[in-house]
Amino acid sequence: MPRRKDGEETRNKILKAAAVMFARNGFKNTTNADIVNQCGGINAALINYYFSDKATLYQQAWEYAYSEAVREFPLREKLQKCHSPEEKLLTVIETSLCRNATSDSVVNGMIHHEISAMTGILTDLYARTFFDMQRLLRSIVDEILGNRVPAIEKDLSVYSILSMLLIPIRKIRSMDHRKSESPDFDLSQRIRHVQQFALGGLEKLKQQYEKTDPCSGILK
Amino acid sequence: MPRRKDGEETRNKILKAAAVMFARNGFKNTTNADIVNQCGGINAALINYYFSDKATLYQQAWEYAYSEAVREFPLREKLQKCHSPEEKLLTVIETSLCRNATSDSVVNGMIHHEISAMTGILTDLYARTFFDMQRLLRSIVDEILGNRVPAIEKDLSVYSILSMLLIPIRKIRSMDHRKSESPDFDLSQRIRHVQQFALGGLEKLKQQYEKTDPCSGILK
DNA sequence: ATTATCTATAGATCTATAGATAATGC
DNA sequence: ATTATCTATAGATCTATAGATAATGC
Repeated sequence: MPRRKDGEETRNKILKAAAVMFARNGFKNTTNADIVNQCGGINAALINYYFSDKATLYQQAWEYAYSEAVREFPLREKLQKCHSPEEKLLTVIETSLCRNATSDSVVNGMIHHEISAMTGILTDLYARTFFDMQRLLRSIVDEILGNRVPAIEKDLSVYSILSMLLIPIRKIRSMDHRKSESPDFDLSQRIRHVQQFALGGLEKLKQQYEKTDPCSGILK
Repeated sequence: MPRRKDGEETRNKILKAAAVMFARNGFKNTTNADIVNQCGGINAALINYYFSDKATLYQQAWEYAYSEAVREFPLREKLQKCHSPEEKLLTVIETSLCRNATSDSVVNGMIHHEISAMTGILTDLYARTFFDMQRLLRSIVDEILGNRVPAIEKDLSVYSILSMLLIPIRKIRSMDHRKSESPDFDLSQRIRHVQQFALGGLEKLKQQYEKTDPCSGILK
């Protein structure tokens, strides 16, 4: 129990700055110096004072960013109010995009880096969150498509939907020199778009398998 | 003009191995030692002998991987044979996925890393290829959706389609401990899936705007 | 004689720590 | 007296290079 309280403030500053920088540049591309600069002139040794090492800071920055996103945009309660699987899908898409787009896309940024180059640091925590979302989507897609559509098609649908939730549009746009031409997207606009696009895709798939002989259960 | 020819072979080995490693771990996370190990025991000093520095190797590895992919799966000729914008979309999706999935996903791996953390090394080359593809998709989507759908909806559609082309499914699956349960996707199966999913999404969007008053041109 | 490969190492960069100093709250 | 911050630096890691040695083809 520390008797001084100003340490806690510094610790949180570091945590927030670390999340931003790790999301932007990944684990190895972010130096301790980058993080303290992002804080605005904090001594670099304080990182190891508060977090003992960089890997621990990475882990805690992830936990912090993710729990903030979940707290701000809870999913469970919303899902329980849904009556149809389609409604559930819309809810998952909305919540995911909200979590990813706010808090400076920290959550999404870190996920994206983990996908391109796993650090090995997050594995447990990360699997619990990312693959839970994947499994949830899988069960919703299963309900929507029914049992006439083969499992592989459902798996592929999950990846298609996931990809739309994961793509870091801001980063891509910032790479384009002509970015300023078109204005930034409104989040609610994008949410509605992805919802409709996903529903449309699933409907199309379902139609394909409904057209075929209704008696032949296995198509594979 | 070198009088010995065995150097060329070593140079190519390095280029291929570098592309694989850069695609797997990104620019900064890949060490020269990683690359020569991937070659199978080549002296690390040879990287600088043939490529002068790591950034040059990165650039040339990208050019090599990308040009191989384009050579194997040309797009231009195929597009000219298409009669409808829908056909064009199917062709772009097929070609993109073929390019990304073969040659060990090297092209896609490098793109994915560049998106999460731009190196600044590829900018020119990269912009020429990536944003060309984006603009091509934009023009096709424009044709498919017609002029009743607002531009922003079209931009969003391009990102949705792009995201499905970019998502590195193999990497994601390799992170999941339970991956072995379901078999790996057949590429042609995935191509057909993404094609239908994209078409379905676009159709749904188009329907939405056709339902509205046909006289009110501007919906925004 | 020319090109390719290897050895050894300088120099840059970064993390983590030891030890000193400053600030806080009893 | 305890906690927070700063200084200085050891040690690890990595890129790039100088210079030596080996292999090739005239």
